[in-house]
Amino acid sequence: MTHRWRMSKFKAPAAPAIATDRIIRGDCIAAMNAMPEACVDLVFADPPYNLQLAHNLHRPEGGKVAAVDDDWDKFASYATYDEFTRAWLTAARRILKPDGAIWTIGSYHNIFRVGAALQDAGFWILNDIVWRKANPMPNFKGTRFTNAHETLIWAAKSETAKYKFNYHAMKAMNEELQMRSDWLIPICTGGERLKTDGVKAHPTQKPEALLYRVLLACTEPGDIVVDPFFGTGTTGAVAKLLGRHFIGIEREEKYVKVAEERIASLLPLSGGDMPGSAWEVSQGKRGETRIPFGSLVESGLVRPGTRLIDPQRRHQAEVRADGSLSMGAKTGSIHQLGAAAQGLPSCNGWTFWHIEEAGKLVPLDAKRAVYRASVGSA
Amino acid sequence: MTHRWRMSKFKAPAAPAIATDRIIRGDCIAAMNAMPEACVDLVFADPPYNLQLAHNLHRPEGGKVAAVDDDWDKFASYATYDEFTRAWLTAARRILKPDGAIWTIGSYHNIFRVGAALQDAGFWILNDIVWRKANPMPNFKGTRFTNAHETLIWAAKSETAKYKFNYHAMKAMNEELQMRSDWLIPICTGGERLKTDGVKAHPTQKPEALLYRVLLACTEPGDIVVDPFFGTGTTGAVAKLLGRHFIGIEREEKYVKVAEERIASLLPLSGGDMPGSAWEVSQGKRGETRIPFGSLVESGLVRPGTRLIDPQRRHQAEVRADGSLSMGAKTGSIHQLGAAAQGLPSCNGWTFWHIEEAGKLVPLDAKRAVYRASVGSA
DNA sequence: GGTCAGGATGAATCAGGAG
DNA sequence: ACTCCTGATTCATCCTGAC
Repeated sequence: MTHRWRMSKFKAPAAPAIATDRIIRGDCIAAMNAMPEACVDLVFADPPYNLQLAHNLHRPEGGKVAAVDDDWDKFASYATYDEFTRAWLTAARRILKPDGAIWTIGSYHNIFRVGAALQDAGFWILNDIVWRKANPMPNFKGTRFTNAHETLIWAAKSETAKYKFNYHAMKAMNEELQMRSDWLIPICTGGERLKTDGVKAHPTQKPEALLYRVLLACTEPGDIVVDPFFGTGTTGAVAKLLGRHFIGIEREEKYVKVAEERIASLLPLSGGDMPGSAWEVSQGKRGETRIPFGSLVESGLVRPGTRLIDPQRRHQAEVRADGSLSMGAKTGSIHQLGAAAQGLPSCNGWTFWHIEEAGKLVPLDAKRAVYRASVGSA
Repeated sequence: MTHRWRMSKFKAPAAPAIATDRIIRGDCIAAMNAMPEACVDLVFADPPYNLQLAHNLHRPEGGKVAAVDDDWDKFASYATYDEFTRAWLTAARRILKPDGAIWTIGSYHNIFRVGAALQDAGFWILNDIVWRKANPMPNFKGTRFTNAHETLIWAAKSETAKYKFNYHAMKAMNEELQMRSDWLIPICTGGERLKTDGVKAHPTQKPEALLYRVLLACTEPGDIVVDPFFGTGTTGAVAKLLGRHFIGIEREEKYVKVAEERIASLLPLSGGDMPGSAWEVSQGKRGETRIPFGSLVESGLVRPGTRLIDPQRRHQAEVRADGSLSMGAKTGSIHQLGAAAQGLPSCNGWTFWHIEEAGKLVPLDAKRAVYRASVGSA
């Protein structure tokens, strides 16, 4: 599982095996089945919601609410919708790389069926995410709670997939607190909302902020993202902005046209596929080279025979010439003896053990940092 | 459809057709099948979540996380879980009156299967509700988003059911804004968390505030609520507090015992005293979040029936279950009645109204500060 | 008595790589 | 598919006990 960017090992994105950054007009199942197996990193899908609007809804003052009543959202029954869902999920799963993942979005009308079908298809759910709308449409009739959210599901291709998650980028985005599963994001309005002849171009255009967070969390620059229900192309627009590749599939010509114009007019973030560009996001310590404790002893930063103690001065151990420790009759690594001292199953010896210098306790981790600086990041 | 309280036309609850306010020990499917058809108003179900925990999880400092690994949450496969779900949903639907409704709660592990099964069984989904936890467990490994919510589904027995929804009570609880589908409520901890011999009595006890909002929104006094997975009896406790009847079904004797003692020790709505422990909570200075007065009532910080007075003791009003006030024949929000009492166009009810405690007058604002501290700024 | 530091804990599908 | 080793990883809240 990649939990961070590996900036030091940054490789120029390999040329994609398939043509990307384009929109395929047609049925998404056929289009995905025409692609090679295991060739894309992420699928983002905003399938028809199967809304069941039997009647027209009017606003309190009499205006008619513009409802989603397009042909593409007409299904005869739950069974028909389920069959359709299974078909596109199967096609999507086939084109995903083994460590690939999928995101879907929906409302209570369809999300339970999509979620169950995901599980049945072998996907492994990682999180369900609540998009809390900052400005939802009220419930005009006062008959239910204001429907103020939609649900996204994030799932790996399989239970054992080493999916990508840019943990530190998400944490940085949330002021150094873990990103939660509930996201407060405004709906798509104003200048972002695409219009043709003054009326909204698509009834369910998603905000770019939503896709931004999804793509930033689960892909890296150069990755290929497929959106089988492309609509006005929000996924493609954000992918281009973030230096990801996209393939959009859309059945209706008018939406293809809108999306093409939208994406063509966008400039990607400058910097290209280079380290130091605006695409760089926070990485964790795992991106750094692993340093064996023995290297510190070998280099003279820590002398054999040095006495190590814990912050509470309850335990002590001695450094041996080979980088192992001894604590009474016990010997072992800094981690093993740290765990043994505390009676815990595991322990990070780098932060547990300290050296007393001039009356102060210095953690081994500080010594490691000094060593790192001396050898560089290579 | 009942969209409001009809306090003036309040009819004395008819004697229930079946014995209520009791706990049945045994299998919930058999127990519900033994009841007459169409005899209850609401079902609240907190079924097993089908967690599939393969490994032990340790905290960063080494502590072990207490996981849900009870027998009652063991299912061999999705198919087995689905079969179980269909069976209890069918039994629950049979005992519901034609205009009855159901609430279920779950996490991403099971909620999609339960939601789809609800639709397949003929229930008509009205809302999905997100319980946003004010203090969720973090993701220790940094591999996913913090799982900070659970999902509830509210569904009518059928598409044509004239289900109950106390729209104005919900709106009053939210300070005259429509209640949204995302609810911020703390998890069940502290004095509310039931313990036996110092350890938690049940791994998944739900907070009373959650049930309070559900029962207040979708039932009226005298209604019968069935909870087929009763556990420690939160549904029964809140039902008793709010003057609703309950029937709890629970398989495990130890939980039946805990729930019986819990409910027996409760005083119903009229005679309530203030809980003392919540007062001592530190008051952080978090200014931004708007707190509806109804949240304080729901959380137990202010009990329905509490008498409010102004600092000069010239006016008094009574707190109603939905967070509105009554003053003689008048009802309204804390601000509306504060303004009416003084003959002013507006009034800050938070600073005007006070509660007498141990001879001292405590402003509602102080109560709000306590509540704020309990939910954080999220 | 009040304050503050430290410990405990909550429905969790919770690591990655070498051998 | 398995074991073993390394070492990365936490937020809000409540409760207890020290001072």
